[in-house]
Amino acid sequence: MVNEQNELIKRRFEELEEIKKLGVNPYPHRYDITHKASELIKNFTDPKDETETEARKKDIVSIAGRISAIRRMGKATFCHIKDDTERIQLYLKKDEVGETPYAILKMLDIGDIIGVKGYVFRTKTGEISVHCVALELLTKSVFPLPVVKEEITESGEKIIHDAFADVELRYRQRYIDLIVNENVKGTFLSRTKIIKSIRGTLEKYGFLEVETPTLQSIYGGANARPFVTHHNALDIPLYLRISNELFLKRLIVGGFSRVFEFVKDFRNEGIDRTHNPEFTQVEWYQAYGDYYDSMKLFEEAVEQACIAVHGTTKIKYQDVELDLKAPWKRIKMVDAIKEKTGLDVLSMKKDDIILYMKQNSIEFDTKLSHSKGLVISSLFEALCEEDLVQPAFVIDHPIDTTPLCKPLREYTLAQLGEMKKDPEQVIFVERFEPYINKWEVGNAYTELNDPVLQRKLFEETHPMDDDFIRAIEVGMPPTTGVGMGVDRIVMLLTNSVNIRDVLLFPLMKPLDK
RNA sequence: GGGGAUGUAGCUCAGGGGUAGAGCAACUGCCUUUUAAGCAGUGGGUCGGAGGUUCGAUUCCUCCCAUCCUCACCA
Repeated sequence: MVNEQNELIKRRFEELEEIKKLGVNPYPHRYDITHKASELIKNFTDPKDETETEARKKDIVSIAGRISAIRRMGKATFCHIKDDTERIQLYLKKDEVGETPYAILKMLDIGDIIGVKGYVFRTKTGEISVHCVALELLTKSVFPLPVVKEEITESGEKIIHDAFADVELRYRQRYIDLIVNENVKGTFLSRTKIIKSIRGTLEKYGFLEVETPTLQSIYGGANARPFVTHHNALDIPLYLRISNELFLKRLIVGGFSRVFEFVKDFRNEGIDRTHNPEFTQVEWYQAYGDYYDSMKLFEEAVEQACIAVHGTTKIKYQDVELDLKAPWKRIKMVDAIKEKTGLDVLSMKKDDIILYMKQNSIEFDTKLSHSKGLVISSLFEALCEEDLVQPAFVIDHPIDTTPLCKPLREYTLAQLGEMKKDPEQVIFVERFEPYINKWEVGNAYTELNDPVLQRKLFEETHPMDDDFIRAIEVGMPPTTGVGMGVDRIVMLLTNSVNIRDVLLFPLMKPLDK
């Protein structure tokens, strides 16, 4: 790490003092800008003749940005500045900007923020630039940035030299990463576009954006370990939400028919390429709809988000070509298993499925062996996920996989009663999981609204939430709900390999000494 | 948590049991259309941290820390 002893930093603090001695405030309050760099470059046309060239000199523009490169040539200086659009070259001559500004210019460094006034012209070597007549220091930078050089070849190709590439430093000092690595900003612009597009799709269908608690005294709605915190005044433990599902359903009970919320969820589990302890989901709930409605909306939301970023539904993720065009394939979990293995797990005994897995050395958690449904879903995960590259909805999971989903509509009440008694029978529920590039990118149900069954399933596998049960007892209309993993969608649409590349500030271990 | 890799100047990297190297950046000088500007010169390091082996460790060994990859856990 850099400390204040660092020679480069010490030098910059000295320069700061010299600038002050010249009577210049290195941190002024504001600056008037007339243009962005991209506008100046886009709007420039070459003058026809000498008279026009002269006339152009009266069109004074004003622009500000951070110095990204500087080339001093004695009494003239070229530098590049970057604003939030692009980089543009500045040409500064001592006899035009004045003595004091030029003295300051001599002390400027890469990273300093300046404002200039001048006219746009094209240099001998062809680069559109600003010929400056005034220079003002807007912010002195005292912490040196990595020096990244851009070379533009004759073919117009851009080569980056000495890129700031240390992954750890990039995440820990994201502000530097954003300044210096151009594509990083692009990823986060895309992220914003994607979220905006998804929001637009939901609003188009009349969904209302709402906010529910992050701090919850009972956590639920997903199967995950929570972060625990403490409220001092009330002296009670509180949990950071692992999901907002149970609150959004309360709102459906309350009479909102379509709601959605983008939320940070917090799950106290391992960190890897696709998992960060806090991550973003969008969940939406639609009264009077079922999971077929949700599938349609899900595929449309992703398709539209893709178009918003790429203008097409065809993308390339790493080496894989993906087409996100709706409609996506739908496949029942048991059919996926049959396609892959030829096994009809419904007619097989539970122990025979387990035997099959052992014989084929398929990893299996024996803690799950009490439930035929969990055995089937383990088999699916072990064998079938790897084939789910193009977008697909896997539908109809065993009931043991979730306590919040309604059994298939084809079962009669009498049948359900019988099936529950027989451990070789598996009840399936109206659930779907969308897969893209082998990743689960969401989870959705025809929501369970039978309060008796809901209470029973909570007793078996979920922290009891009496208030939620009461809401279901008050009566929730037939409803479908969806959770979409926003970070993974962003990863796919920005060709990012690690979830940290799509989070501005991913969790890093602190570097305390 | 297991396995593998990495950690050397502000940045990108090379090196290797005997007082540390390059390019860029910095500093001094020259240079008023340069562009990875150029030319000449100068400075800059607890070689991730702590122990150990050794006459001597940045190099070899052990442990620790951080990051990446991978497996496991986990939606």
